[in-house]
Amino acid sequence: MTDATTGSAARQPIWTRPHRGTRGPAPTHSRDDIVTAAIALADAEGLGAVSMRAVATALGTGAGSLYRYLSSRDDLLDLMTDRAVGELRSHPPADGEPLDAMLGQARRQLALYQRHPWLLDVAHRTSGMGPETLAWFDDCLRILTPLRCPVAAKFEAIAMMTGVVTLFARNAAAAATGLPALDLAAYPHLAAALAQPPARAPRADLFERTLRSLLAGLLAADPPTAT
Amino acid sequence: MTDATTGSAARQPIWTRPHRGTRGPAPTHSRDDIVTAAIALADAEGLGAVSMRAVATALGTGAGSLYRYLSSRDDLLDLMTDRAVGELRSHPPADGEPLDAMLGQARRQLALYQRHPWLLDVAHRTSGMGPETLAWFDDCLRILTPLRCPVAAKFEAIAMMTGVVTLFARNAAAAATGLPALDLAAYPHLAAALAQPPARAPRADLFERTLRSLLAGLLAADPPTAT
DNA sequence: TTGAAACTGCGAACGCCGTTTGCAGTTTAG
DNA sequence: CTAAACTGCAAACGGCGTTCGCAGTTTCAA
Repeated sequence: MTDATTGSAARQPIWTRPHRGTRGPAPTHSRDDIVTAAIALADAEGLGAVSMRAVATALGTGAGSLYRYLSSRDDLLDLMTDRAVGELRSHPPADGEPLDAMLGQARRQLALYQRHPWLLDVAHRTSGMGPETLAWFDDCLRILTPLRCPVAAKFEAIAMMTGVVTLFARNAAAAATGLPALDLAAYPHLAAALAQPPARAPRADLFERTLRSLLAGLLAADPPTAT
Repeated sequence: MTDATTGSAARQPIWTRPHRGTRGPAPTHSRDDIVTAAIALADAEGLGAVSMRAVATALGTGAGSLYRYLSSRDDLLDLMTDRAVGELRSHPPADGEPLDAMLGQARRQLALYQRHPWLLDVAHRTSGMGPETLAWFDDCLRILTPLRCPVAAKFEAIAMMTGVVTLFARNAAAAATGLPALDLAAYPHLAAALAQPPARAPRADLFERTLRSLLAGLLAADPPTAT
């Protein structure tokens, strides 16, 4: 009942919960070990392969043993996410024109999603905003410091940028799904569109153009009461 | 083995598979019944409550019996999604300036997501593009017909619009999650931002402004090789 | 020094899930 | 009239996240 990891009171978030007490034998594993193994599994076989049993097996133990280190699978997912986001950290601080710097952030975010596609299956969770995620958010705010517009607008812009990046990442991941195989007769405009030659160039600058116009719109200088 | 719903060959998509054969007794239920019950459950208690057993119980039968009508839970999810998207159908055909009409589409999409929040948990699936979804897509293409820009751009614009709508829906759904409860000392810009007064107005026109700038950017008239 | 308390790993179990299977009964086709 | 194709149903299978109890180990306090 007074167990540090399974305490009875409304459980603290994983970020502030201590790893272990001082009494018993030294633990065989650690949170970091578990997270590393889980991420390796997710990178290799997708998030569906990250079951407690699979992670435990990869570590040479049993599923139940993991609960000495985590209190739930959701905790593990939060830790995995924050660890992955941590990969966005160690860059040269990205200065210059704020919009350009933000576009760099977006590009590195997109690359992260391509390196760890399982992030797309996990990102829509609202629970955990870990230290690395907060650091990334803070860095975005630092970039936007010279802009004189409401803080709320900056928050919105960052959130929207992140969202659009996930959209691009998802579209890239689901590129090769093919079309309906249904009878297209009932959809004249769709049929007409598909009858055209299949597109010249994939418009490689779509990512940049979209984000630039989006951010420019959201971060306009002083919009308080003007229609 | 020659069962119509569990046939051995690579299974057809649910949209083209017949409901039943001609031999046996009249079925007690129907696909539509099941989908209706499942949607009611999802509206009331979220997608997590839509288990085969729960849906079957709501219909007064056993879980296994549902497999006389569907071949998997994914099929059910596809059917639910398409049924919900069908609610976007019966409107007056939304004419006028293409961008305005598209914004109307987006607004109705957003309302749909608020009526059926479980769509957010199901939308990122790539499998099923049902007849209603295709009809909606076709309607968007019809709206965009007067625009002279590559079809690929129209596809991108529709996809991006849908994506941005889901972003807004998600943010609205996850509005009241509160902030970190972590030590903010390590995040100076975030702390400074949060120290400011909490925002005057929530910028109600954010949805419209964002989408309008996005669509205008993606649907520019003739961008093939100009930087 | 001693004994309680707090920890450790572990294996078995619980309840839920999606899905499969076998069976008895019903309707239709030939 | 028989055989095939369907029906509903209950039981079972394997996998999941999670809990629990047990035996062993380490630390702290008396």
